[in-house]
Amino acid sequence: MRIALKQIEAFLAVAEHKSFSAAARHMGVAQPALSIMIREMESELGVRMFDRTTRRVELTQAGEEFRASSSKVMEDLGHAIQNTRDLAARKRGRIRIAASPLLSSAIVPFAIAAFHKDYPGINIEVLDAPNQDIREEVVANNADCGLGTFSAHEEGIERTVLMRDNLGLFMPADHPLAGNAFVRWDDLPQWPLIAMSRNSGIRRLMELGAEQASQILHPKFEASMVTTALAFVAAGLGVAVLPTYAMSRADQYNLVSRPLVDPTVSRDLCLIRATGKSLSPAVSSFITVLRNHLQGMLLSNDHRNKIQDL
Amino acid sequence: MRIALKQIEAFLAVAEHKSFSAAARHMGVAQPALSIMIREMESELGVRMFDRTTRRVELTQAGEEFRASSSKVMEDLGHAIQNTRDLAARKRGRIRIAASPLLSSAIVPFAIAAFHKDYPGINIEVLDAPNQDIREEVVANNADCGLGTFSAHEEGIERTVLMRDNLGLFMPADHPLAGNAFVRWDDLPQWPLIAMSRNSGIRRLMELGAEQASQILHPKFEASMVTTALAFVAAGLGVAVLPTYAMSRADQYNLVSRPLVDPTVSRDLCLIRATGKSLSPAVSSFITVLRNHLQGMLLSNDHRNKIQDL
DNA sequence: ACGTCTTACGTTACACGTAAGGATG
DNA sequence: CATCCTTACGTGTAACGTAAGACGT
Repeated sequence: MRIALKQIEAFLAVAEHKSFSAAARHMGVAQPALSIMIREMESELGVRMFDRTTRRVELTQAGEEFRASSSKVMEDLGHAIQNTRDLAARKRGRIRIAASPLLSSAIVPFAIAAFHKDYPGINIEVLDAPNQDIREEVVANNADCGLGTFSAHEEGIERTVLMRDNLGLFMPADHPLAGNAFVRWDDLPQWPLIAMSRNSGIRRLMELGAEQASQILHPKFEASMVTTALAFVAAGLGVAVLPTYAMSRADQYNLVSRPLVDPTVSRDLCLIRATGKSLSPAVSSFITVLRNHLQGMLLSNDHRNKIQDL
Repeated sequence: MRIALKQIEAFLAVAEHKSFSAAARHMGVAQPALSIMIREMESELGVRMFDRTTRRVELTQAGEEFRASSSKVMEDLGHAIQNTRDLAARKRGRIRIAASPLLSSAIVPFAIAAFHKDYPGINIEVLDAPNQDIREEVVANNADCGLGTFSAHEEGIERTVLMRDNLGLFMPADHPLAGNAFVRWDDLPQWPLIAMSRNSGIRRLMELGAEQASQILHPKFEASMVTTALAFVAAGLGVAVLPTYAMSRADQYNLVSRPLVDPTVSRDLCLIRATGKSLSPAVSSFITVLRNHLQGMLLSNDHRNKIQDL
């Protein structure tokens, strides 16, 4: 294919203007340049495209045929390019996010709402999966990125820390401990405890904190999903140790959370993507929005805590 | 559109081979050249097309989309180019010839038959029109070219002489004059004459010849079409003065023709085309075939005459 | 004689190849 | 360590603009 797009554009411009000079002006090149482009194209195709005298420029049969097909081709190509540029400009696109059920319900929907306001053309799919499945969903390319807690060097993924989140104690608003700005691990044994099930990362963190505070905890109930645990707390069955971002689900139950200190146990909320895979424009914008959203959430939590401190 | 076809080809090659090196070999360029083409294309479109490590090259979402549409575009363009090349190579095309009824029946069909053997893909349409309409059919672009007798500078057309043809006398094979190799205008008055109608070019030529021989002719019958005149001759109603190429229609009636001399009256069989309009490849090939065919016809006529001279 | 396409020529820019650098598995 | 992509650099080509020529109206 020894024909360049410029030549085809030149050809179409001449065909449209029925004049080399006018087409040259239209294309912003000198008129002899156009003559040459057309000539080379004709010699390449072996047919004269225009019957030209100094007074008239008209398409030949071959030119007419080529104009019909090539103008359609140029149009299609224009669309293809525009579509791709739209992807780049976030006017269009698709994001598939894998996240744990808690994140999917507590954080992602609000981030999506904020994102959708800025980028209404972008389609978002949330794949809510058990925490341990998120990595493999991302590696298997069932999701463009994953949200959760991941250690620094897991296989096949690259990790970016979005936010550091601490464990807190969740309890009914009228619970005695709710009067304090902080809760110490030492306070826990006095109260019936609702824990996550043993294979959960939250459970492991909780036990880590308890161990560091030299406490041995005896959960009275276990739940495998955070919402279940929250419902138990709401029912007055006990208190629960959970990541503070679960607060956004706890509001509706009239629960409060207080930071657990001595020690403060934190986990990193991370974004992961498949190794070597670049973020699509849409995804990278989404992450920015998500970061802002998380930051705002932390601030408002702090704010709320501060007010209650007074 | 600042993207070149080469870039799209490069892109498709990389997408296909999943390797810059392999694609570069395939395209016959050095591998860094490809890197640059892809890079510029990506910066032009604003999106990364490939996720590439040194070990893997894979399409991004945007790349996948662009591949789908651009490969289709390239295919279409390839077809458009091939179609145009086919026109140039006479594998395809269309010829519209305007010719008088006599030419359309006496000469064109045989020329077409010969042409069709060499260029089976070309579609030919014959527009048989009265001699005086042929010019305007060509000017109005209802025909690509016209065959007939035209004076040197008629409006809107360019003329090329294909063959010089003489008037001859047509008579039954057993006619007394058939014994001679030539017939003189002086011989005519002795025989009942079948003439073309007064508005015909042949009639005017006939009267020109008669005048030059100081004869006044009194046609016994008049016909407006040559085939009619030939039928009259065949019926023994007289002799007719006609262009010698009418012989190809006269054979079937068992007629003969003899050149009319003293003077020899000739007319040019011409090809015309609209001024400034180039001949399409197919038409120019057809004219070559037609020329050869006419030459062959003249030779065989001469040959026949010579044999009869012996 | 004017406007328009073509040819000729010189300059500039850019495309490409070679060679070195860096990353990945 | 081998392979593959990227960066850097120099050279040659070819694309373009200017100016002169040819052509038709």
